[in-house]
Amino acid sequence: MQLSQTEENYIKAIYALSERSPSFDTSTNEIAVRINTKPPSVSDMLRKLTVKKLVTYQKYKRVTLTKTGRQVAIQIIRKHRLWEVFLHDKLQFTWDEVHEVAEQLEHIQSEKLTERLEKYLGYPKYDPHGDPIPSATGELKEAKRLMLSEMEMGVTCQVVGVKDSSSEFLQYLHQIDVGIGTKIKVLEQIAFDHSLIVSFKKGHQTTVSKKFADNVLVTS
Amino acid sequence: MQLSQTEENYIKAIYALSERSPSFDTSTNEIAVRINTKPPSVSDMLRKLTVKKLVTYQKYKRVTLTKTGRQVAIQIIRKHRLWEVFLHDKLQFTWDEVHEVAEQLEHIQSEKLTERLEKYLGYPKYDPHGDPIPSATGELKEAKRLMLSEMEMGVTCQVVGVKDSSSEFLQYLHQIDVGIGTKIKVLEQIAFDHSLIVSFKKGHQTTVSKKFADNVLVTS
DNA sequence: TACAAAAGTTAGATAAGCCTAACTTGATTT
DNA sequence: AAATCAAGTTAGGCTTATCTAACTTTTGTA
Repeated sequence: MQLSQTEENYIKAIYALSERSPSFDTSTNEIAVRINTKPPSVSDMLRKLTVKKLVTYQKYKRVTLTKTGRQVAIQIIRKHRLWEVFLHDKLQFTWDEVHEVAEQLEHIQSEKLTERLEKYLGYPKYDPHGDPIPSATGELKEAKRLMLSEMEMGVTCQVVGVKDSSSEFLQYLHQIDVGIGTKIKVLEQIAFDHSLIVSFKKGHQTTVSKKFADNVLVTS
Repeated sequence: MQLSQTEENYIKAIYALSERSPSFDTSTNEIAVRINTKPPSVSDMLRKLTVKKLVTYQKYKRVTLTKTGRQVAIQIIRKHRLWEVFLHDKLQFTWDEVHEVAEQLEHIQSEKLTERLEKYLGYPKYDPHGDPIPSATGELKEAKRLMLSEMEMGVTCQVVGVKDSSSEFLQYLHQIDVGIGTKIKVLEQIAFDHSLIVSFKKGHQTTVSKKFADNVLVTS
């Protein structure tokens, strides 16, 4: 099915919003806010996507993606994340620069391109933000990502992403040399303010605030 | 100036057509044929591009690109050709596959991406078809490309492209191991049928037909 | 439970690109 | 130089995607 960029963007938004809802659905207004349009535009598009069997939707009710819709979304995310890896690994774009350009690249239509790119990048499993890259067949292994603040004491974990992606935070991370793949062990939690004493695999240790630890995502 | 993909495609078409006209201009109908639209659509767009100062145009007359228009065109061509190199060199796309995907990639908007890509590719001078890649500042060194059949005897030259890009021809080239960069010396011309005896830098020599030699482009 | 506020939809406009049909201009040919 | 034909333009319509303003449904709470 040949979709316009606009349609793809709606699908992507619906996917993102419904994935983080316990009932796997979302609403007109949420979509409008996310893609910066007004609710009537969303209403129109939902009718269109319903006809195309990409969403399940009845007016005044909430929306869900159909199986097809979900597949479409995952393919777009796959392309997005592969391009992010390319930009980061090969062209030395920083964490916070990759997203914007990948937003454009994700709409390029060529299966061959996607597959060749994936191969060229060495079949990466995660993008530069630590989000998992779906396979060509749409399998998406959901990494059980925790906040650093949720880690058990004494267990070594690995940074796979951030929650806050403001440039202040990213810059701070860069400054203290924490990036994707950095190995961290939580040594102690200070009861007073919940800050953590952590050690990096390189040997040295630091104290980080609760706020910091809440915004660093890790897998054990 | 932020242009739509459609506008960019018109500019590119006008550039290509006017470059191959002795008076550096082109016509409504020529444009319509090239980009597969009808003349009225072209008329509309020409009015629009005139307002944006990208073309010089009076109705019922022929069109020329302004200086700005030409710069825009060259930047698109630059991106197109860099992506072609990427697809060919890094992702192993064949000569004839690169164009279609590059048509999409050329519209990605990010100066940084273009510059980084160029660097990553090692500042290539030619695309996989042997066409020269404009510099970031828009300089386009027009390679003086000749047909192999026009080469002087005894001079070694380098394959930079083909005129005929049919898959039969490309396949034949592949078969006899001739590609971009292959070094060739013309040893002798047979008066009877104008076929050429040539030697490849690897040592071995062959006879190629006039038709073959007319379709291989070289620079000395 | 009723009713106001929030959420969502319809109606009617606008802009970009495209089209066909009808008209105008300019070039060619006698 | 006039007539004809090709080239080009205008008029009016269609589609996609957007908007504002006005209306309807749902919800949440007094």
